[in-house]
Amino acid sequence: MTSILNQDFFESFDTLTLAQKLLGKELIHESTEGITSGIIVETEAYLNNDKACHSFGGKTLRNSPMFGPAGTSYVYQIYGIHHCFNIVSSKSGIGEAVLIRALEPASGIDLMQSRRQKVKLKDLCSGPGKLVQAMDILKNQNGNKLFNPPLYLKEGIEVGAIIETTRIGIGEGKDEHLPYRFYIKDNKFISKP
DNA sequence: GTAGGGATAATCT
DNA sequence: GATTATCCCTACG
Repeated sequence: MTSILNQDFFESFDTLTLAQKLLGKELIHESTEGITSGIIVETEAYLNNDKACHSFGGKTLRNSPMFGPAGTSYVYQIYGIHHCFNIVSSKSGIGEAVLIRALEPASGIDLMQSRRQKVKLKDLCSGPGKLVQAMDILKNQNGNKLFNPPLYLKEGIEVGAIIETTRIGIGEGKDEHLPYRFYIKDNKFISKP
C-alpha cells in the first residue's frame, strides 16, 4: 500500500466530488532536471452537459483524452502561449475532467523558480498556465495515466473549509455562473480570491 | 495598490 | 477567419 493515488480513487467519485477530493493532494513530477511537487489548492470541474466544457458538442481530436478512463491527463494549449493541465474523471466515453488551477509549491522550489524567472513564491503556481510552466508539464504528457512516474498524485494534507464558487475565464452564455470552482479557504496560493 | 488590454497559435467552422 | 478553461506589462492614482 503506497500513498500514490490509483485508478480506484479516480473512478470512485463523480466529477464534482473528485474536484473537491483533489484539493490537498500532492502533484509530483519527476523530470530529468529534478523532482518538483505541489499541493493542489484550486480546481474547476467541467461536465459533459456544460457549455464551457471542451467535450460539449462532441469529441474532437483535441479533447479525445477527456473521453478516456478516469485518471488520464489532458494537456492542451490555450491562447497560443499557455498550457493547462486537467485530470480526466468519470467513466470512459463520458468526457468530463477537472482542471488544476493552482498549487502550493512543496518540493523542488528552486527548480520551479529557475523555470519561471524571479517570481515570488506566492505567484509561482497561482494559475493554470503558471503551474504547468513551474512543474514543466509538457504536451507529451497528454493522454498519459497519472498512476505512475514521472507524473503522478499522492495523498497530501488535510484540508479545512472548501469554498465553492464560479469558474474563471468562461465567456457569457456558457454556464459561467455554475458553482464548479473549488479552493481551500484562506490559502494564499490560489489564483484569485 | 488596482485596472485594462495586447500577445499569440492550435484548433475548429 | 473566429475563437480561446491565460499571463504579464503598462498606466494610473
